[in-house]
Amino acid sequence: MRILVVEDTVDVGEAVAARLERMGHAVDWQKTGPDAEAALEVQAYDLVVLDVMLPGKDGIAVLHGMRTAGKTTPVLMLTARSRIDDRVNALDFGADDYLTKPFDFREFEARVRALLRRSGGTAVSQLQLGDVAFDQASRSVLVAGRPCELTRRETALLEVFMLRPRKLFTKAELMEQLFGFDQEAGENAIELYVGRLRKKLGACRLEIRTLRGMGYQAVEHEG
Amino acid sequence: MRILVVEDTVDVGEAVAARLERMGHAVDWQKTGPDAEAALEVQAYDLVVLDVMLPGKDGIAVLHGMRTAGKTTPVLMLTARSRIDDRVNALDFGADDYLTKPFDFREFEARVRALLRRSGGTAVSQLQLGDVAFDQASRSVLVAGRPCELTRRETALLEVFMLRPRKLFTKAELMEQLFGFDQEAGENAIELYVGRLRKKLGACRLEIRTLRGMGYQAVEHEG
DNA sequence: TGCAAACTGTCATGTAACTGTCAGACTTGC
DNA sequence: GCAAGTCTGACAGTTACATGACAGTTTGCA
Repeated sequence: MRILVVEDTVDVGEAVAARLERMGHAVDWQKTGPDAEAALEVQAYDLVVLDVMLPGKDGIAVLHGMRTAGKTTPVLMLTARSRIDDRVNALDFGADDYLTKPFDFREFEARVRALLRRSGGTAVSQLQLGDVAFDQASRSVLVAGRPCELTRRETALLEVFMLRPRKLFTKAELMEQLFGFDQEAGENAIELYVGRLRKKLGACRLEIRTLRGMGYQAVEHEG
Repeated sequence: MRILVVEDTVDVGEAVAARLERMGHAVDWQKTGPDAEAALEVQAYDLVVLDVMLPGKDGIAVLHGMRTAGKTTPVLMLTARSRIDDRVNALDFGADDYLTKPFDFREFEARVRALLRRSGGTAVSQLQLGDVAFDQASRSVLVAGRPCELTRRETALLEVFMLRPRKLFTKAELMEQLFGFDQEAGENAIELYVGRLRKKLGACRLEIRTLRGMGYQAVEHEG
């Protein structure tokens, strides 16, 4: 899942981002209202964690803008104090949940999970392409019925391919899925992981094809 | 197992929570109807122990809200007197069991066990994976037929793994199962308990596997 | 009530696995 | 045959995990 964190306090932002990344999500962190809006323009998110107090444009305004623009992305608001005004405004303008700082991170995680679950619904957790089966719940992979051990990044990459068979992914797109904006990585990293994934999958009916100059796609390979 | 206790009387709430914790469960304790509903929004529970008399919103209303929201979590109601009204309402609104205060704690424990067993889908309270047998009622463990002494936390951890063989649990998920909101613990605690559990189980056909960067899973180990 | 034993969770350390960069080999299209 | 793009082996930095020791707490027992 891809999550936007909008928080100007470095300590809090860092902690929140780290938490979310540990939960396995790709996180982008913006520090001002305008920056957040810019990010929302160019990138679709599964969840926005939004502080109320922000330089430039406050969280309520950002939220209001999102909703009037028709975005339904779930929003978790963070408020410094439990001011009734803030709470009422947040909920009126379409926040899905809110937390008062300081908050317990376990509670934070639980709320994030709840929001993601509610929005994503119950997705089918078993993906199949060719003779490769991917179980999203256990994050395990079977190739022709035999288990295949993958690392975290390799698993994430395979998941991206299997969620959209035959779709052509540019390297930039793949990087976006695997890393956040801030986590820098050369495009070579993608080539490397595609290579490693191919090697681990071995000879099977799922082929990751290179389209020179354009990107990669996963196709079911006959025979 | 994660249990929500909703009880405004401090004495009773404390005693109930302590009992459940001793049974090896993660317990969250809320004192009002609205607080309980907030907790239920945010966190999935295996059981709710619900007092009828509550400030803010009474137990019947909370239960009714849960059921109309489609939650099937088992609910054990606590009533101050054996008022027929309460009893009828409780069961009509979908309580799975009820107890009249004051009650005997051994009976309380037995009912809790029964409810948890029923919800887990297992008619019997005996779990089996590889050559490890886990008896949920007595919370005792047999490895290859020989008794294995585990502490409370170790037992709870093993139970989580055995209820969902092969499922991958992140450390965050395991912490959620083992600790309540208020009990803070580093992720290292999980690593520690996995280590201790492995050592105590010794060489057996139940292996707790580490999937680096992702979490742990229990698998039946061949030969 | 007080003591001893056991349990709990943090810290620190060591180690193994993973990650991503680099450089050079290779491939493909022109 | 050249250039751009891709593949891949090696490597160093990092991260994640395992584990021993320890202090605070709880539990059990006398």
